[in-house]
Formats: sequence, structure tokens, C-alpha cells
Amino acid sequence: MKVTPVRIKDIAQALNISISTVSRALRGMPEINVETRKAVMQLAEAMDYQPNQLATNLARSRTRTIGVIVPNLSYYFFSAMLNSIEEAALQAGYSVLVCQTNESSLREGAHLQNLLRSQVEGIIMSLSRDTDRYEHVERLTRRNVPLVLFDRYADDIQASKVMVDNHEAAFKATEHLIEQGCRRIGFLAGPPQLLLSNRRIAGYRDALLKHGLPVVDHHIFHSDYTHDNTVIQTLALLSLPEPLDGLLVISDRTAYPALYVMKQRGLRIPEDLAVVSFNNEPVSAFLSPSLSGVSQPIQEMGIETVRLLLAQLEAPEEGSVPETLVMPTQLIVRESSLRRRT
Amino acid sequence: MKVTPVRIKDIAQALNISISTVSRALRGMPEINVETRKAVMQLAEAMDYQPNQLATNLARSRTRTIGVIVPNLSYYFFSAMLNSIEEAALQAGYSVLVCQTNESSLREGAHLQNLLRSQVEGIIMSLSRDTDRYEHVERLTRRNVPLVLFDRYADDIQASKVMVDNHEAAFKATEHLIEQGCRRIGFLAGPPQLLLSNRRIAGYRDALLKHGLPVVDHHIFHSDYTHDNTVIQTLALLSLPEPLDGLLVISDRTAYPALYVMKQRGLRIPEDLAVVSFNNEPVSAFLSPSLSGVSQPIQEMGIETVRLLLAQLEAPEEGSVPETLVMPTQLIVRESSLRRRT
DNA sequence: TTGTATGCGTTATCAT
DNA sequence: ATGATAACGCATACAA
Repeated sequence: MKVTPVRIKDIAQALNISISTVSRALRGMPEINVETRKAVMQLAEAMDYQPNQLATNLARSRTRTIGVIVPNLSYYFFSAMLNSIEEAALQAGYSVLVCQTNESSLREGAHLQNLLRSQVEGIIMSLSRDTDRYEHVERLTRRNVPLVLFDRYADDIQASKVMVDNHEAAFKATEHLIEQGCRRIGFLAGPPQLLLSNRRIAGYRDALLKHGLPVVDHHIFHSDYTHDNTVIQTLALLSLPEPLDGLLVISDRTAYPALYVMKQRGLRIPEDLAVVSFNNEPVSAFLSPSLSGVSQPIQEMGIETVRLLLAQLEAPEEGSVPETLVMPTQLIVRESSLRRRT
Repeated sequence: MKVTPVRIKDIAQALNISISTVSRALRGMPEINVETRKAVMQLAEAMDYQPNQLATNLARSRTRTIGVIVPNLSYYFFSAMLNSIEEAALQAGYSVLVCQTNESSLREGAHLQNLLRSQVEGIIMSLSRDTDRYEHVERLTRRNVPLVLFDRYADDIQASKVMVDNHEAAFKATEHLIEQGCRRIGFLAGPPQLLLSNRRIAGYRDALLKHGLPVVDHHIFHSDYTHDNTVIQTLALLSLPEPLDGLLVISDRTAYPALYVMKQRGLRIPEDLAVVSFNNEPVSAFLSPSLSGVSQPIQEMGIETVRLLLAQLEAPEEGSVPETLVMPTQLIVRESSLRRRT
């Protein structure tokens, strides 16, 4: 089951001209005779000629392709980022190779290697949850492969980064809960090794401190993002001797099962427990109560991510230094945290 | 910003041996001297050698890569299918190139062409919403490129197909609503050009007929899957002179905004209107009321899709005839359609 | 304007 | 066990 595809050579032979002429005609080089070009184009069309990208790229030593590695495309944030990145890349004349790590550091390394072997000219990535060592990423730096990290970054990695101000976002969200009258605010956070989660915890603490509220360590819970673990953590936070009256949740995906458990337990949201989350997935607006959350400028983040990568790609020499972009967030207040009119 | 990567040639020169020896050693061919191999491996490691996949594929005239085209990865169904397909492909030694059409037939064509040029050995795809002509797809058949369609297929396309029994699924869902006491059941369907939607409408009609209920054409509404249009259609179906008491919705994504509008209007679900949808996204279980729906065996569908493709890929000659696989569905009854105990 | 020859990095065939 | 050398399909510098 394989039919030999038509090559430039076939067109050349059929027309009794050289392959270089055909190659030039096909690519619309100006020096070609109008008639020759017409004949070539016509025959190419008729034979349904498709240039072999492998050969083209090899000959040109250039692929105009960038690799994108994300933890999981079934998270709204990542698939939306991918869309935005793809769009921006396309506009700049690059195509995109996408890989999912499924939160495995091992796969991350494998994908990285595959992308390198596929001769991508740069890489955009968001680290997997389990990644706590960075040799595989640092290899890129050593090989001088342009790299931009977004969202899930690490301080130890020398690369351009695009992120939101996680500290400020959590700070704002916490202050909002305080304004709503919450005094015992907890945090259903992410895995302890996630920088992004820790930054948010810091913002949450600072907000509590600023408003003279006690920072209680065991009001912080860590979900590993899986459903089951989230349920366990939720049950734990619900059974605190003195119940919480406000809660930050690390992501909408984590908030969904958490809210479900709470409602099963008969908790009234937001009266008993006001909830604010992160990511602002579209569905969150449709829940009852609708879910408050911090929204990230996904569109802009994608554009900036690509911009930073292109900057490195087109940098004259070893010139460009890593740049870090911190994007603003927006707190979207909905029913789950709205206790009284302001 | 580009450092010349190390090639086989570099290793050969450094070791004063021929490139063929290096190539063989690297690939673990048995005829190589143990010492030679060790030296090569060691140096390759030290120089961080990565084979150029373009060159390898070109030389081998083989990529072991399959292309996957889906409408949008931010739909749960498609990202889940991708995961399943990728897993199955990986196990068979193939890697996957993913493209999104964003429901545009134009992009679909462009992606198809790119994949062909990238020398993928086969293609798995789900048609975009706007695709109503199939030349670009039929070109594959003409070029003898193995093809499997899933979910969004078309009768006119000669290819292997994997789908669920949409007629039966809608039939079951409708019967379930009837059992719940619904007598005026509507359908918030998908775009009229979507085969899958029409099949479900047929199943819905047949169920009504079987139970002696009138089939009313204007109880069928068509959403184009966008938020705004869904809202408009929902408002329309809510303002029928004689209100519906049961509703099928073409997908969970469509159901979310629809349910939201209904609740805003003060409708009680399921008491006033019982709702059943399609796809059974994970979030649907977390809504209040939780959403009933038809679930598809995504895992199996992915596996079967890949199996059918491999069957064509490894078919001795032009042999293999297109095969159509119809997978079973499961009706998941939740609160949105459960009116009374059975 | 067109043709020839060489290279892109690897694999594979045929010698040795 | 190793080495030349010809593919793979295309681009391009240099000639004509």
C-alpha cells in the first residue's frame, strides 16, 4: 500500500528539462521563462506534485518549525495557549510541533530529544508537574537552542519566560475574600514542587498578613491535580475543627470536584464558604454558583511567548539575554465569592 | 544564534574511522567490533550527538509518523481522543503530528497538504464543521494514503471509519426521557450539515414515533456550536408557545450555556425540563444539577482508529477495503434527567 | 534563461 | 569488521 510519489525529477523528465529549472519554476524564481514556468506549473498541478518537506528542509538546513511542549492539552489553559501560540507562529511563517508530557518528566525529556532530532529551531514549553531536575532542559541552552518557558517555569532554568504575576494574583484574590468578610481563609494549593503554586501561597500569606489575619499553616492543602487526591484534600479541609469561611483553589479543574464535594456536604457557597479559583475556564461561568477566579491573558501570553522566541531565533549572535515577561491578571468576581453588595 | 550540530561525520573524523562504521555502531548493528562500538558510543555521548531525523527519514524513505487532524483540541472529546490515539500509535512505534482546523475547511485542506509534504504514512481525521466538500480528502485516496475518519465522518468519503451508533444513542436518550414522563421533547441539535447530528435527529424521531409521540419539526433547533448562537437557539426553544418538558442537546459544550440560560430564566431542571446531552465530559458530573449524557468509549475508539490505520499501512498491496467500526455508547443518567425513581 | 555539479546527514549496497 | 560510494529529493553556486 504505497504509491511512489511524484518528484521534481519526474516533472523534469516529462518536460525534457533539468531538475534545477523545474525547482526554480516551482518556487517562482524570477529568472525563469514564462512559458517554461507555465508548463512546469501545469504539469505539477496535473501530476499532483507535492514537494518532499524532508528533502527541502534538509537541503535548506532549515525547518521553520518550533516545538511546543505542554503537560496536557485537555487542560483548557494549555489548549488555549496552544491555539494562541500556533496562530502567532503561523503569522511569522513558522509551523508548530506539539507534544504532551502527561505530567511526566520522563516523557518531557523524550519529547525534547525528539524535537531536537526533528530539527526544530526553537522550543516553547511549560514544565510538567513532576519535573524537579532540569538537565534535559538545560541541554537546550548548551546547544544554543532558543527556549521560552511559560506558566510552569523554574528559576534555575536560564531562558526567556512568560508568566503571570502569581503573587499579586493570589494577593488580590485573598484581599477580595477578606473584603467579603472572610476571616478564616484556606488555600487548596497545587503540588509543593510547583513554583507557581508556591508563589500564589506567598501572595495569599502576604494578603493575610497585611490585613492582620493569622497565617495558619494547616489551612494550606496540596492537591496533586488528580480527581481522587483533590477529593481527599477537600474532605480534609472540610473537617477542620474550626471551619474555613473562605478558600482559594489553585485551578478551576481542581475547584470543580472540590465544589462538588462541598455541595454534597451541604455547604452553601458562598455563604458558608466563599471560593475563588485560578484560570477562569469558560465552563466556570456556567456552574451554579458561577465560579470566581483569576483570569490570565492567554491570547497575549501566546503572542508574547512567540515574540520572545523569535527574538532569540533572529538574534544576530549569542547576543540575546533571557527576558522575563510578567503579564497582568484579572480577578473575575462571580457568585461563588460574592457575599454582599459593594 | 545557531551552533552547528555534531554529525556522524564529526565522530568519524575524531575517531579516524569511516562514517559507515559510526553509523552502524550507533544503530547497534551486530557486525561491529566491541571496542569500536564502545569508542563510538562514548564519543557520541560526550559530543551530545543527536541523529538528524530529516536525513534519516529521507534516506530510509520512511517516517513512521501519522498525521492527526481534529477540529479543536479544546473540546474534551478531541483532546481525549488524541491522547488515546497517541498512546496506541506510540505502542506501534509511530509518532504523531497533530493539527487543529478550528472548524475551517480551508485549514483542513492546508493541514492535509502539509502532512502529505511531511511524508506522514497515514492520516487519522475528524472533519471540521464547515466541511461539506471532500476533494481535499479524496486526494488522499487517489494518492493511496491510508486514512481513517472518526466521529465526524461523511458517507461520501471512501475510507475506514470509527464512530458510535448515533442513531441508537439518541434513540436510547429519547426513550429515557419518555420513561421519565416527558411528552414534549425537543432537540437542540448541531449544524444541519453535520452527519452525526442528523443521525441523532433520526434516532430521536424514531424513538418518538415508536412511543406514539408526535414528531414536531419546530421542536428541533440547530446550534452552530458557538456560545452566542447556542444562547439564541436556547431562547428560541424556551419561548415556544407550548413549552417543552424534555430536551436532547447535541453536546455537553452546547448544553452548558443552554442550561445556564434556562436556570437564569428560572426553569427547574429536571422538573420543568429534563435534559440529556452527548459526550459526557468530566465536568458534567460536577454541574448542579449534574448533567445526564451519552458517553462514548474514547479509549477504545482511539485504539481502534489506530488499528484500522495500521491495517491499511501494513496491507500487502492495494488489498485492504475500508472498514467501518460502530462502537457502543452508554447512557449516563444523572440529575438533569432523573425525575422519579425506577 | 537553463544546465551541471555539489551538498544537506543518513542509510544501505557492495566491496575488501 | 570496515570502508567507499551511491542513493534519498531538493536547493543552489557556478557555468554555459
